[in-house]
Amino acid sequence: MESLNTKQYEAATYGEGPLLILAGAGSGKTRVLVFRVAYLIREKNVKPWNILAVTFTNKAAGEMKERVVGLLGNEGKNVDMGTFHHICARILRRHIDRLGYKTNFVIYDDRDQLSAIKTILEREGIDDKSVPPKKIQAIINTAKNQSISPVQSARNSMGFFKEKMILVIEEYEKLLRQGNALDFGDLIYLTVELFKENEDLLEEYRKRWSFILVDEYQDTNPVQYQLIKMLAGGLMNITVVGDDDQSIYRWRGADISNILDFERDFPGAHIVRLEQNYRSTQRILSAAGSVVEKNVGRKGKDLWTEVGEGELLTLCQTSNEYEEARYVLDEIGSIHGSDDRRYSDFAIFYRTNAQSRVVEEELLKRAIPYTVVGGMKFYDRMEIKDILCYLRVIINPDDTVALKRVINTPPRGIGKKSIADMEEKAIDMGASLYRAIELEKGNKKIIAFRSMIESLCAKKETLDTADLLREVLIQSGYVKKLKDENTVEARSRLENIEELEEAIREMIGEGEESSIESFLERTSLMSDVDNYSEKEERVTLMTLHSAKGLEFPAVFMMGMEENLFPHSRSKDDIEALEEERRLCYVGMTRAREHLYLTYTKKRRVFGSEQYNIPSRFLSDIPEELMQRVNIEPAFASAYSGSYGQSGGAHSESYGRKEKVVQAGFVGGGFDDDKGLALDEVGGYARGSKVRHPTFGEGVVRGGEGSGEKAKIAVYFPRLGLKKLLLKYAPLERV
DNA sequence: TGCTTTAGGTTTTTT
DNA sequence: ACCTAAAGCA
Repeated sequence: MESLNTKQYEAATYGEGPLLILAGAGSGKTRVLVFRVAYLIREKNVKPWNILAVTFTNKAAGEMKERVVGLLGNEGKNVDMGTFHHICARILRRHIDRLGYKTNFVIYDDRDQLSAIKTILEREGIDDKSVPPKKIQAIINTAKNQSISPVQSARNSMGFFKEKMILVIEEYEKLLRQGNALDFGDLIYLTVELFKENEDLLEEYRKRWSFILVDEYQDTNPVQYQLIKMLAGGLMNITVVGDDDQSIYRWRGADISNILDFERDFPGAHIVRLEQNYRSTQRILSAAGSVVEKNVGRKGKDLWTEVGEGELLTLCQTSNEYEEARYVLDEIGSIHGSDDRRYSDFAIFYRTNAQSRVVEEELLKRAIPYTVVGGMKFYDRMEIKDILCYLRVIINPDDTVALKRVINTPPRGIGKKSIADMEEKAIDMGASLYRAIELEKGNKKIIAFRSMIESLCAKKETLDTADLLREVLIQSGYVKKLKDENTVEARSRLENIEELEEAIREMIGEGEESSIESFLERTSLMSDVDNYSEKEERVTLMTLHSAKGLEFPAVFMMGMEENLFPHSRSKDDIEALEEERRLCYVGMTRAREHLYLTYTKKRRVFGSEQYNIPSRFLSDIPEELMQRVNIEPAFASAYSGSYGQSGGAHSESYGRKEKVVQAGFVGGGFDDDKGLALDEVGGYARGSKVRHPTFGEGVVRGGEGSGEKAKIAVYFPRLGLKKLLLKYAPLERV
């Protein structure tokens, strides 16, 4: 490991008691944390399992563990690391019976949560316009983030439908309890409750974790703060690392005052400031600083660097979002070509996920490999959720949310009426929906469904998770239905299901705890950034929020416009505006060398055209740090170089939509052979046979493009025609 | 009951 | 512009 500077060393080797490390962007805080863990173990004889390190994402925890192991060897593996949610889930798996739950609880994500709320509304005959489900959801989550009982919080609220809202929330909590389910908020909220009610357990964990480290402390919310305070309460060996300028999760309940008031909350706290930046050029730092400087509620710091001045930032105005995308990709193309850069050196950030679409289309046209972090998560896809819900029902039939999802998926003739009847019976019995189904005698279709579930439940005892999944796919008729459909869509869903099975086999192969429960837990607590790998040679697209903690040689921030960034929903609220400003700071400080800020005069929002003025953040950047570029539609083709055959500003004429489905290939149903003009590409002749690790054997149908952008079209018997980027396609001659 | 059509809402960010 | 959820039809 690289050596530490004076401040870093001071932080890493500080002794006992509360420690606040104010770590500016790019100041090497992970290095310090890792070194500190190693120091405690090596020099202070702290046992690895007596250290708890809380991180913001699983990926951060994984990286930290890897680096600790790098320093200490296998001993480092025993340090407890994870996100708040993971650590709490682990505690609750051991002790939640004390709160009247069973330890094999399931975790409801926010979509499950929303279905649960909708179920209640329907059941109670409450109209979802007077009591909007999303609003209920917000009340529940906000309350739990504040460590307040949601029912209590609703009681304290004001409003027209207060009584109804209280009822819905009460019933929601009952439904979850009955189904032995916890929502995200519960994981932390109930852990705090557990410790409040069980002094002995708290004592046990205080002893176990004699040193606690918390990363990204500026983004902790009140309930997390309370938990930390409880756990650190004995020895007060608490180290927190954070940067008040990078607090961007206020809307999720994060409270910036946790970091601002650390010294007050933990008297005698030692403070170390890390202000040397090892990442960006001075110009980038100055520009970012000038944006965040405008905030009032901050500790203030001076970042400096030895990297050097660097080049000017580029500020580009275009006429619309298509031009914007083209400009960005032109620049990527030219830096990639001349600077010996890998595609993975480039990142494109935007404020809202919806902005990715236009850029993706352009990337596909140019056959530049890319990944989108965020947006639709793998485990959120319809088919994956369906299958996971089957597993949930098998391990716990009282999980009514899961049961309702699978009861008629695929269609098996169980309609609204039958379900409503069953639900009514269940309420009369005071039991879950499944208990009513268990007793059903008349309805043949329901009985058939029940025996299917029973048969699957029986198999659970003898089969491992992957084989059970297979059994689900067969018995439910899910795969058969997709195969019969035989559309591109259905085939892609089948592929995803295969990928799910693969993920389970992988888990089993790793020799870790591989029960269905732990698999389900993993899937629900997985974040998007967790799956992101910088090793792949791809341009990265993500929201500014996802970008936290990462760095790239070249960064493009798109849509720097009023109403988009700062977002229109933030502009009337000073606190929210300050947060947008911090978000801008976070984005800019991800860049090592090249930083581009782009905006357009006109943009399509919800189908209609919107004219925005440049973001106020841009005017905070001193002019001498930037060079301005103005792209007029007439010159667009000059900029888009060899791709600009369209000549005009509108790219709709490009027609065919393509979708990246997986690493290394671009493709999905093509209904024609247009663009497959080549008879030979990269040494593969039309008609020759090739093998792909995922898709199996196929026949070359043709190719297009050349050099970097060469694509090969291969027909795979089961899957249809796929266009693969030759450069990345792991093909083998057969 | 189930498929197709239409209407409505949606987009701020996510463990 | 896009996706989901309710309404409408077979």
